[in-house]
Amino acid sequence: MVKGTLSAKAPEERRERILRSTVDVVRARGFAGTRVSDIAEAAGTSQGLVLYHFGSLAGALSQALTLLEDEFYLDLEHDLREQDGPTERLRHMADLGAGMGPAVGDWRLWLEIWVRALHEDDARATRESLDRRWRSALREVISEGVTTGVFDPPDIDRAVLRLASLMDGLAIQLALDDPDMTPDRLAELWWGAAILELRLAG
Amino acid sequence: MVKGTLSAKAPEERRERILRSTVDVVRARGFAGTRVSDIAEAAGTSQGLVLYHFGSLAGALSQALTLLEDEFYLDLEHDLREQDGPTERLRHMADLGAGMGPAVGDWRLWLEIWVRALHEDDARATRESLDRRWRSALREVISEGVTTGVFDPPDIDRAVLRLASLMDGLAIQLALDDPDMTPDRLAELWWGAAILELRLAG
DNA sequence: AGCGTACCTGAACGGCCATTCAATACCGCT
DNA sequence: AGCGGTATTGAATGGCCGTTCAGGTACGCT
Repeated sequence: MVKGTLSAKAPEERRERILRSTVDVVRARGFAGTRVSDIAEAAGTSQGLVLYHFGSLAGALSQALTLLEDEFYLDLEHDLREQDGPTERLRHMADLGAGMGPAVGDWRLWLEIWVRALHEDDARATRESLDRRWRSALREVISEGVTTGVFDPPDIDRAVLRLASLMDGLAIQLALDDPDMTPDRLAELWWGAAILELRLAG
Repeated sequence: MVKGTLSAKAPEERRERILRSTVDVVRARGFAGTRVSDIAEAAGTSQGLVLYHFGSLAGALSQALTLLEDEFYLDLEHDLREQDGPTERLRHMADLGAGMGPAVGDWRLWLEIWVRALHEDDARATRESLDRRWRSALREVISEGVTTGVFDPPDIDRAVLRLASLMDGLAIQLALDDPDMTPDRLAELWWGAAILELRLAG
């Protein structure tokens, strides 16, 4: 019985391990450079099993993205809930972008997803959904601050879109190891922009 | 003689046509999806010739990037010189980002280059050089405005880095056909941020 | 005109890699 | 213990695609 329940889970755990390994490989080699054999090796199994579970390489990549999306969402919600007021939450979002957080700071992976979204529909859906969640989290925090009176943006929608986009843009430099960008600098620059956009007392 | 000079140029024109076609194919299919046969077909020649001129697929891609870089630079310089004062130049840069310009607005291609820069050294060099040029153009315009007194940014370096990054971030949404982003909206949002950053009279 | 060189082509080669498949192990159930 | 189905493997298959190559063609030069 004990053995039974354990072993019943084993295949599922294996499956999940493959998905995680897939994400790891994509991180390292990019979508274009990811081979079934890489995934199998990283997960410590055979190529056959990868295909058995996910049908094709594309299937594995796609499901790995889905897993990533779910975890990203949970992590973000959880992380933000831990912060006290809107100012602290916003400040924390700057740090998340700088890579202090869990899945969020994985900007190289983001770049890969963006490019994949240019050509593959499932990646497009994933990135849209992720972006929407991130933006709506940002919007919530800002709205909260407006209600409590600490933020005073002339236009909330514009502020959200600009701050979200700025984060992406700064993150690109970080992902590409631009000499002018470091995690600290990213957080500081973004925070500075937030102060401007939201007419926050410095 | 006449025939001589003409035909002497022919191979060179052919070569250039191949490079331009390469860029076209990358635009359409992405780096990962670009095949020698695609390039040959787009250029109206044989696969053999592509390899004859550039040695390998990687060589063709790399040289296509170089061509792109050169033209980008020339176009940008030329475009900005046509504008009158710093305010007009800055305004024009917003429009360039929105895709009104020549090579500049080609954001899908940018995304591809970014991802390629994650893995290939020549792409990394190209993108760094391009970005540097774009940023220094921006810095020049801003400095000019500071001298003439129309701009009053608290910190020029920060303003440059943030405005350049914001452009990238906004452009991503545009490239990915995000429903919340259009060329006009991009230009307007960026311009709005410039007003904030440079303390410009609205 | 004739020669040499650069240019150009299409077909053939060979490697890589996703996918298939036949065979085996494992596990829950009776 | 034996059965049935799920899980897992490693080897075989087959296609795609970059690269090579043997053979043209065109053109400048003498």
